[in-house]
This record gives sequence, structure tokens and C-alpha cells, in this order.
Amino acid sequence: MCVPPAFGENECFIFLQDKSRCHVMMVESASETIRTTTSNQNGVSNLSSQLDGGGGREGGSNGDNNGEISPVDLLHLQQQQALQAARQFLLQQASGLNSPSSNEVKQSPVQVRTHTYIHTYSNKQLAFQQQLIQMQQLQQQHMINLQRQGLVSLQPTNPMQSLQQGTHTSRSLLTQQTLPPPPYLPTVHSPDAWLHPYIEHAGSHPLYGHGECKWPGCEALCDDMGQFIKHLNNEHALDDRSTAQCRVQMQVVQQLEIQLAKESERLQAMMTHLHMRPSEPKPFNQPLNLASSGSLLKRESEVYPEGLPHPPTSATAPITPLRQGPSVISSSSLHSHSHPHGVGPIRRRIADKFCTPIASELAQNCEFYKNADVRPPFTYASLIRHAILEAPDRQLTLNEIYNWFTRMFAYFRRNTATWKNAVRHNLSLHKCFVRVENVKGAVWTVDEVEYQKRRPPKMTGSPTLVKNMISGLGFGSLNASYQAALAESSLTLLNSQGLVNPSSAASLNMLHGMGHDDVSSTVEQVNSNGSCSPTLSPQQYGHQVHVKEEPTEIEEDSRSMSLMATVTQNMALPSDRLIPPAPLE
DNA sequence: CAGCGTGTAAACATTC
DNA sequence: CGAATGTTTACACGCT
Repeated sequence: MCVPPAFGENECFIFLQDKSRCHVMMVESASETIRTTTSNQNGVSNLSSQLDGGGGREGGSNGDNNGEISPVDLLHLQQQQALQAARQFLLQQASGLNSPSSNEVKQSPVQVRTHTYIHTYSNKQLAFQQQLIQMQQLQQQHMINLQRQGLVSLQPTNPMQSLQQGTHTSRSLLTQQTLPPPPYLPTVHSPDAWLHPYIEHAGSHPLYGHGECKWPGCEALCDDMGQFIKHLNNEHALDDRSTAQCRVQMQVVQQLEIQLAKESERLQAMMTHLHMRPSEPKPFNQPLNLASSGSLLKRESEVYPEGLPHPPTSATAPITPLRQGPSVISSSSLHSHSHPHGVGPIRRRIADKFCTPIASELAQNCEFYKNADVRPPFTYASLIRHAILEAPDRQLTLNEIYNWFTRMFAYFRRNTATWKNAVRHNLSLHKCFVRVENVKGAVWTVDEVEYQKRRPPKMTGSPTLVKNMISGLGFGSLNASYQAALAESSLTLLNSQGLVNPSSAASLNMLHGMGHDDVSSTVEQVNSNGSCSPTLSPQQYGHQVHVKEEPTEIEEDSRSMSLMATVTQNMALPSDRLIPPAPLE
């Protein structure tokens, strides 16, 4: 199926096959770059360079390695531990499935210089394992580059790190790029001893908390650790999906790190300009938990307390007064710590999932979209609708819609002509947007009935949106299964820190062929609260109303039920029951 | 293949 | 008069 390109020395080609595409990964162990080539069914290949963390410009040498434990080494250690945990688990899967003599699993990518075609399951496991190793290396390289740029200064805070700090030296970490990785299976005392760092020492597992699996996008409810381990073995085995999710998590962390560095630099400049003295050390000098994007965001919200407008992330970004609508957007919702055990989080999650997935998605990732130049995975129409419904009067002028876009999304602070045109185009085209003239001028409102009538999009927004979203995260040339997993994870991973993740169901749905704006609209209809179901008719506004004709008006009464069923299914919870959780399949 | 939804671009008209 | 606003058309893309 796959015809290998020209091989070079010190390169390991990993061929991952799925049903329709052949994914080729070429690993240059020396330069630690990964180039992926995805061949589609027509044999057209795309070659892209990515995942070098933007630091490839300085080459691959790691000069300063004098044996001292530098902050970046500690950062490596943190990342190593997180990846090691996943790797240990995944490899446990592999070791359980492979024969005991599968020594090749333990080989480093440097050692594997043969051209490996993945045709058997064991070889596939090897490929995944090697991908994990590459991910580690890339992450290390990225952090080294960050440190070289003076953007990262970190101190150890991760308990995982302290657990194993004595087992690795900084040198071993740095040289791990060229040496075989340590044995993946520790000396075991019990069948589950591979989990010993978490079970025996900490009595917990980083992927398990508050009775819930914290694997990105999972949220499976597990009564106890045993059940969780069983779930982990069953649902998060070593496969392309898990590997891709791991990769996504890395990208998320990287993006947040970069963004944090930028914002911190901006803050410093602002404070310098305003002759302010920071009351506390610079944010990025504070202990940083790399696995916690939420902590980063929280820190930002602490720097800019409530009531004070956040500084614009772009010099061109208009500063508009914050206007909190019914859908309160708050970074506080990013944090799970405020939710106690028991029913509370579950109720909240269900409530959120059945409220406004767009709203909750934005609420969950509000700070991310505000600061990261990532295109929101929503259609213009759904965004416009959300902006309007968020307004106190459920109406906005065009300029206010513009401001909402620029305020909420860093992505819309550039190419203003393009997206503003698109906004106007959508306002005019869609019947659900009604222009209402009043004494002050014209405002735009949402005819919710018409919005519900819209034909459900087959995918989230458009394929372009999904494509942009994926490419924005740097996965432009992954194969289909990878992209599916990546896209599926990309949003939920943004708040994977949280115990509750109300957006994941919508995210999963939308990437499985259902527009989540439709999820939104549907669940808003069924919500009895009313706060999430603003269905003001434009006629309520009295004045001139221009009626538009939209080409498609298909009423799909069954849509609500089917969507609800899907949401319920993905939640593994019955819609009319809060607890207990349904058994996971 | 057609139909559809969506994004993008552009021309044009109207209003401010 | 120019900018902002609003309408319409055309086209590309990916999906069903």
C-alpha cells in the first residue's frame, strides 16, 4: 500500500495505516524534527514541516548541559513525567498484547534504523511508542528554545516531579534524546504496579480525579480507582487515537506557553509604561504547572482582576467596555477546584451540556480564544447569533457585533475586511438575522424560530473551519484518523484541566457529523430555565422589519430528539437523570 | 454527480 | 465626499 520515499541514514520511517490513507512519519533522530507526509487515496502527497515548536531555526544542539538542574530541565522533567505516565500505560497495553519477547518495543528511535513497515499489531504498537518518544523530544526541544528566548523560567511544582525527582538527573533528561529511553515497565510488584507512582505513593492518578476520568474528552465516571484503571485499559489503549490526543495535548500546552510568554511580556511593558510596580513576581516566574492550562488562565485573570478591563492583546484591538450578557463568560468556569465532590459537578456538567454548548464552549475557552490566534470552530452565523443573544437587549448594531468579535477572539483582530464582510454577508443572507430600525439607527436581532429552521449543517460550520482549527494547532498533514482524533480533542483539551467539561459532548458531536451550533439550538429549546432560550421574535421590537427569504426552510422536528439522544449517549448519562452514572461501554 | 452549507471576495446601492 | 452599512452575486470547498 505504501511506497516509501527515499530513505536516508539515521531516519526512521513509520508507516501507519488506516482504512483510507497511508500516514508516513519520517523521524530524523538527530535534528529531532518530524515531517509527516500524508498520502490520500489519489496518491497526492502533502509535505509539511511542523511540530518543531517554532524553534528549529536554532538547530538541534543542546549546548548548555553542565549537570546542573536548570528550570528548563525541571520543566522537561515535568513533561517527562506526564508523558511517561501515558507512555507507561500505553506500553503496558502493548506488553500485554504482545509476546513477552517483544524487545523491539523498548528500542529507541535511534536504535531503530531499519525501515519499519507496520503491518502487524505489535509493529503498530512500536510505531505508536516511537511517536510518543518523538513527542517527548519535540516538547523538550520546544522548551529549550523557549528558554533560549528567555520566555520560560520555571520552578518545580508538579507533585509527579517530586515523586521521581531522584530518579532522573537533568543530564539524563537532556541526553535522552540520543540515548535509549529508560525501560518502560518498572520493576513490578503487582499486575498494576506500573501505576505505582500514583497509586502507591500518591493514592491517586493524574488522569483520575473526583470520580472521573480526566483523559481529554473522556469524562467517564468511575467509582473507584479500580474501575478507573479498568476503564483506562479499555478505553484509552495504545492506539492512534490515544497517541493523537497526546499530541494534541502537547500542542495545547505549547500554544498556551507561547501565549503566556507573550502576554507576560506585554504586561511587563504595560506596567513599565504606566510606571507600575508589579505587586508580585512576574506571572511566568511563578510556579507553573505545565499540565494545567487552567492555571495559566487563572493566573491571567488574577493579574487582571474583575472590574478592570483586560489589556487588548493587539494594538489594533478596539477597547470596548465589557458587556456581560446572560451567558456569563468567566474564566472561573475553567477551574474544577471550586466544584465539590458528588452531585454538584455532575449537575453542573449536565446543566451546561444542556444549556448552550456554544456559550459553554466560549465560557470554557474564553481566555484562550481571546488571546490565542486560533479560529473559533463556529460558523459566522452561530457566532453572530451568540453575540446578539448575549447582549442585554438581544440586539446589536453591526459595529457592536464587530466589537464582540474582536473582543472575544484574537483571531478576528486581523483581516478585518474579510471577516467583517463575512459578518455582513451572513447578516443579510440568513433569514434568522433580522434588521430592526429604531430611532437610533438599525440594530440586528435574532429570529430564533428561523434559526431553528435552518438546515442542520453536516459538520461544524464548514470543513474550512475544522481544517483551519486543526491547522491552527499544527496538524495540517496528519492522516484522517489522526485528524479526527485531534479535532475531537482539540477543544476539550483546552480545558482538560477541569473536572467538569461541559463542552466535550458538543465537541464530540460536532466532529462526528453534527453541527454544535445545532446542538446549541436544540438544547436551548429544551432547556426549561429560559435563560438559555431567548426566542424573542423580531416583531417584539416593533419597528421596521425586513423579511428575508432563505433558500432552505426545512423543519426537522425529529432533529431535537435525535440530537438529544446523541448528546445523552455521549454523556453516558440518561438525560432525565443526574446520578448515578450509567455504566460505561 | 448534484445539492447543500459555508467562507471568501467583490460589486453595487444606500445611509450616515 | 468618503466611510459605514447592507444586499447580492459568484465561486470554491468539502460533505452527503
